[in-house]
Amino acid sequence: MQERGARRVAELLQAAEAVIAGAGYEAATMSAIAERAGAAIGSLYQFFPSKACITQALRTEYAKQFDAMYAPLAKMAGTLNREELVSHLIDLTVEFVETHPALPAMLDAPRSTRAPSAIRKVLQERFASILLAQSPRLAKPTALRMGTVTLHIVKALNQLYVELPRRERAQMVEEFKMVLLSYFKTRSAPRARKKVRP
Amino acid sequence: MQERGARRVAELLQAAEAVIAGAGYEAATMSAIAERAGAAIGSLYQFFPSKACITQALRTEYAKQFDAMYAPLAKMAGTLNREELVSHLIDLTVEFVETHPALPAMLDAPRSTRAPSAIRKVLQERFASILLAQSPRLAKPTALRMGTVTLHIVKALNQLYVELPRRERAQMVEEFKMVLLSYFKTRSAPRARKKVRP
DNA sequence: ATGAAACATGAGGGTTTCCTCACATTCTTC
DNA sequence: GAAGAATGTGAGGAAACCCTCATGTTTCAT
Repeated sequence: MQERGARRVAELLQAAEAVIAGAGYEAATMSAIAERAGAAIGSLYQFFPSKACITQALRTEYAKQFDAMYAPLAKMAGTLNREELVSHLIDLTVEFVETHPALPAMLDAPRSTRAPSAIRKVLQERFASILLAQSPRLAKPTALRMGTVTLHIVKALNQLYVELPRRERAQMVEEFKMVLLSYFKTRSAPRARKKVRP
Repeated sequence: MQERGARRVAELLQAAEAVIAGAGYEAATMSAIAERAGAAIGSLYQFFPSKACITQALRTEYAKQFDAMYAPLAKMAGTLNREELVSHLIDLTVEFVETHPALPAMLDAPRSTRAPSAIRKVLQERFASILLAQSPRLAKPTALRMGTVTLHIVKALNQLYVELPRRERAQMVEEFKMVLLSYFKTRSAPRARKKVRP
């Protein structure tokens, strides 16, 4: 691939992001994306042979950036107390939502274009490593499960955040910090395994 | 409307559920729904003038059943301790997912067909009233916010649940019980309002 | 029984969408 | 500078989908 091609791909992806953000996933058509990128429809199909393909590419890109955003946190985690860690973690996701306008619309793309499990695994492990850095005594499978849970709670906040009136957002963000904080506390406290009655 | 019409509506809705569950939202076509219901396409359009309309109807129906499922819990909440309450709450949602096969696919219908805010408000208030029954000392706005958070955490579990291999499900359910339990505990504990540093 | 209203039918119109393909242009390599 | 690869173009094919409508059947009140 030439450099010109790489640039085109970037342009097309950016156009896809803009169109999807503006029109929603279903209404985002291939020709609209091509037009927005200032390219012919044929060029679009040269690099992305189908709509599912471009969706997946955008999703993968988002996931990469999401992961990259959290990478520094894994190194800092040891020096932060739990409150600070949770606070940073949540603040970062909020920042991510606000800088990635297509994200809410991407959430209703069909299942077939969802990020491959490999990517989700990366994110899950990223969160797990952050948690492990904070609480080294955690068992690794536990940390992984906690990573999954954290990921999904963060996703829930994202979804809620964008559809909330602006003035209620800050409060809801605090609320979710509380959720994660209390969860992490009970999870990493050495405790008598009191089973919940079935 | 005649009784025959009411029956048809029910049949059509049931067919829509089956088709959407089987093929996903995007691939669910109006003709497929009509065929599955053993009705002509014209009959479908008699009662549901558009695809968005049938989606919304199904969504509303789901929300009603969801709410109805939790109604008893609001009355029992006073007699349950927190562990039991959370356990019931989560178990109920899992049961709901398993008995409503179209639910995961409905989650990726376009925003325009999402349940009107009136319905979401009902669900939110239902959860709030359950929480209030459990912890009467809660301020009402707080309970409402907690209701919203709970609703979205439960939704996150639903989403995760269906895409998890069967043998990991039970464990994840327990994990989410822990999340809610610890959240409710810190939220209803009278506490010194220690703000998280910004 | 009869008229009206509710319900049922399915062929087809109109539109849109995804995607192909034959051909033109730019870049790279030798 | 020539050959070949990469990239660019846009008219149009093929298919699918949403929805209409003219017409037929059932139900019901009077």
